[in-house]
Amino acid sequence: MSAPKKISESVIRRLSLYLRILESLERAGQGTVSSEQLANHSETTAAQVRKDLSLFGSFGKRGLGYGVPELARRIRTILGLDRRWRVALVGVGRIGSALVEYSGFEERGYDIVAILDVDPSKIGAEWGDLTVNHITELENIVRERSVEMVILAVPVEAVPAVLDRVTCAGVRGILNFAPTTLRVPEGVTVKNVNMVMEMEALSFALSKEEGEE
Amino acid sequence: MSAPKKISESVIRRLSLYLRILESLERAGQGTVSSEQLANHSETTAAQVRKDLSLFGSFGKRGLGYGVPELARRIRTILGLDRRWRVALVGVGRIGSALVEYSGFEERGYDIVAILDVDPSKIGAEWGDLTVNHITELENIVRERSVEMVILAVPVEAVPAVLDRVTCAGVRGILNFAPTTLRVPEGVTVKNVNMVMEMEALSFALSKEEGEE
DNA sequence: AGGTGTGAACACTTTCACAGCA
DNA sequence: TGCTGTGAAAGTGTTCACACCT
Repeated sequence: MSAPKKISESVIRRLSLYLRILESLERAGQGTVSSEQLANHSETTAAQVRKDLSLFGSFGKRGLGYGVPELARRIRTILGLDRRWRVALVGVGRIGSALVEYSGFEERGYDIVAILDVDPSKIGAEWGDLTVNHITELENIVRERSVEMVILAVPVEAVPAVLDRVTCAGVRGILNFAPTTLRVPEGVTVKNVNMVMEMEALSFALSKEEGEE
Repeated sequence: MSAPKKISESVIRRLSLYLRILESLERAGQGTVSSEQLANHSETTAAQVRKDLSLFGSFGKRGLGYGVPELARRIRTILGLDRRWRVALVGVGRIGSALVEYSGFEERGYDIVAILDVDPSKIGAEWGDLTVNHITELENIVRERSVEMVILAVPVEAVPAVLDRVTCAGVRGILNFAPTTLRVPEGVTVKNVNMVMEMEALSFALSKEEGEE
């Protein structure tokens, strides 16, 4: 019933955005919202908003707009946020350790249920109520704690070995912070977070402007 | 001579990627590379690689491929990496403090030359050889230290006020970690890093698969 | 009137296929 | 022969415009 066609990357990104806007409208007590308003808050066009939503059904009332709580609920279901997810963090270096303490994931339904690392000196450390385990434990832990996704925050050199263990353990979603392209088997989804790449896009934009004026 | 047309987002992302691959080939001592090889390492097609590069000139030798060091140098110039950039970090919460210690930015030519925060309790703290200043100092600091970009790592509530100061101070590039759409004046470029959004894309992909099988 | 849902037009990106150079 | 550079074709994503519902 829900997703008949192939849904593109950008649609999903925009849905995430709409959801955040809806939640803030919900807090503000607004009951209904138009595609126009959603577009204003998300740097898109009203038509785009309607197209995006119509890919998953027709949730709006003509002449009225969309019901804020209802639309929020619908989008949550679409994005798989109507349940909680069990996540393992692999790598507690600079980035990894910041992520353990970061509350954003938990708020959105992603529970970190295990922490692993390759570095022996880090094993056994306590982070909140979790203890750092060695990466060799991954397969057991994934099974025992029903881990569905992994946040990969290890240095580039460590990626191949770790990635192999992760995929073998049956994990089907990876959020990758290492600045490399992960080669994964069919059926495993990878999303990359690459801060330096975004910085490069910035410096590209700024250098270009200078050249133009 | 260099960028006649409008260059799209995705081209820039791929250039960053190619550059990383080239650097690793450079370390491995490989002198020349074909579009085919670059494509293999970056999950694209050879034609795409050639199109991307041809937007900026023709750096290749027919029948031979591209000279690794030369192409790397060219891409660095395109991305504005042939110089160093002066960056201020605004917000030393969870994410901000991880970023101060993160070496990835410096390696690529982004020097953090100032750290600011709104929270009075954080002012005066030492991070390496930098002292945390209050956000009200931003305008002075930007002028004195020639800050060109800002990494924005403050909580969503603090964004509007901080953003206002940042743009008034004349900063023209912002790397935003807050999960909001920044509304900035003409001439200011924003790039977003949104980890939770990527997680949502993951859970969307995983939920969808489950529904299908 | 006001605002959705959507086919059709348009714009942009990617892929194909091949001419042309080393 | 081998691989680049690039027009033309195919494919995607976005915008327009309007029928239709409340």
